[in-house]
Amino acid sequence: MDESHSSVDDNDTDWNTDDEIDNFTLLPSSGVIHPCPQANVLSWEVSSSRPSSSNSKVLDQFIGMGFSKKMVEKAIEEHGEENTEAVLETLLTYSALESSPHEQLQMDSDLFSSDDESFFDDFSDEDITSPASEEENLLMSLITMGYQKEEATTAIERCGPSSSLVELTDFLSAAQLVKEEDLDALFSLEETPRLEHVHTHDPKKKRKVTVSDILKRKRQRGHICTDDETLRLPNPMIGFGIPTGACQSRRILPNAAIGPPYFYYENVALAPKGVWETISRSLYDVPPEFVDSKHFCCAARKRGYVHNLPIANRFPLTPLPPQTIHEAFPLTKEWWPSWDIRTKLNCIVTCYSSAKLSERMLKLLQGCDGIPPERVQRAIMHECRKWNLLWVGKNKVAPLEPGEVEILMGFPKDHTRGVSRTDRYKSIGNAFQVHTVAYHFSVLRDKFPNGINVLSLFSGIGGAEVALHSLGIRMKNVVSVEISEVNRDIVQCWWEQTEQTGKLIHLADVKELDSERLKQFIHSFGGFDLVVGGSPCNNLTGSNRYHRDGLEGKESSLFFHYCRILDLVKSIMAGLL
DNA sequence: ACAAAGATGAGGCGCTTA
DNA sequence: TAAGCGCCTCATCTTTGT
Repeated sequence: MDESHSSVDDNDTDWNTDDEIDNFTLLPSSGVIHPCPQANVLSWEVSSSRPSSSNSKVLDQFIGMGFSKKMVEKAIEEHGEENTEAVLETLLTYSALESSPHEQLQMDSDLFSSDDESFFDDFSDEDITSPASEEENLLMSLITMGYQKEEATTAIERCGPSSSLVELTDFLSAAQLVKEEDLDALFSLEETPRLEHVHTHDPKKKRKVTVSDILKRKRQRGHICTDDETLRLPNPMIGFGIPTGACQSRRILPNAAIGPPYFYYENVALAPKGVWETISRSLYDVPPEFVDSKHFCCAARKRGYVHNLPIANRFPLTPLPPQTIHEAFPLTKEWWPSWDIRTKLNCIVTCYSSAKLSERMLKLLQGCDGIPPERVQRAIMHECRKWNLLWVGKNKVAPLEPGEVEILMGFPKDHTRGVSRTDRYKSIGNAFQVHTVAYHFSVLRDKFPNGINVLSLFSGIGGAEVALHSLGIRMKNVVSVEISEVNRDIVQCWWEQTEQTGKLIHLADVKELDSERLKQFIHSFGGFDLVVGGSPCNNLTGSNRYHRDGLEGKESSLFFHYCRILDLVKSIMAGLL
């Protein structure tokens, strides 16, 4: 009989003083329960697209969407935290006003025209107001943002009536920052001192605000983290927005990220420290969009996406997939105990529990009269969360079937049929969550009515292709690079089953995709419209106990091939190679 | 030889509490 | 504010079974 404890058991004797065994874990061979400090049934996060009552959560939610803390605070103060719609509206107004047309901001919703070959066209001036009295409008804007009339008037006087709202708010921010020190000095000095980002201007000599200025400003405000800062994951993890909640419609892209092709990179959000900073830096300094798929379906999947896609007018795949476990698996409702308060599943992974575990849990529960004691509940819940178990009978839990995981991930049922159960779990567990990715891709549909050419790196079982197909976006040509023959076969099979009219080309290894090969494709197709890929996460994910080596790891270092290939595609398409 | 089962924590974040 | 604790994570390696 193996009685070995997990390593966490040994050093935690002090956490409980009243009851020597309060938390338990189920051990395989014995069926005996042992203390386990990790079990806690009370902390399951109930997902909600509505903000919680915590002010900091509302604040974080909007900050996570890229708005400045100051703006959000103002907006919340103005409308109250419960009125998120109004708060968002105000924030969007601020954002639009911040990007007055004479400033050289690149807003991604305006970057590309609907025509394939007009990527570099100037963006339009939609949504930008042109008031009759500019000064009056500025004053109103500042007052709306919560500044005192006197402050606003002074700021306009100091910066000049033709100053942008950005300049004025910067001035006022600086004023607030130094208020305790020497407010009067700030407002009275000819040259504005102390703070580098406070600009005073000759009204006639208007300073152009560049992207780097904005990035710098955003860094100062904590929106973009540089090397010496830790990139913070948003909470809630909704990226630029989700179908059931507030959405941001504009963002600033670095110049280097602009221009064909569109690119879309994905990996695990909870990577070791510094990884996302490196990824972002390697992909033209585009800040990652972190999204948890639990906002799209009933399973969590925390992922980061670095892309240069527009974010305005996204739309979800319909019908929306089930949002709760009960909706997705109605038959489990009958057997679901009241003390299992899960409404969402944890992340879809690559390994699943055995029938033996379910058997042990069944025995344990059968040994209880009525509702099991709390310590048993904790032990059971620990396993349920760890293995994503469902209640499929009285006291009986079971892991998800491969077909069920396919559905949860947004794939057609039996998408991976034909290979071993183990391989199916592994392939699906490594895939995109289709609804999440499709939401991001949706902006492409109207831009490419005739279809797109796709370079799909690390294709896996074709999550990107399935997402595009589900959106009704025709794929004219797809070059799919995937090392696993099993996965290549799955994609090929799906391509034929869905009667695609385009052409699918398989390659095995990203390392062998060189500039000559890319030139051939590009000249043959007329260029790629989308370069998509999620490089291996093996060395990044916390699940890996053995080789969590970061981006330098054996498999995860293939990320740099994504960068290399994307750079090549950009250069070739720009005529530089 | 192949497939399934079993054993193997660190790391990092959010929340609570002192 | 800091410390403690709960919780989660696109996994890998070895053993066992067929």
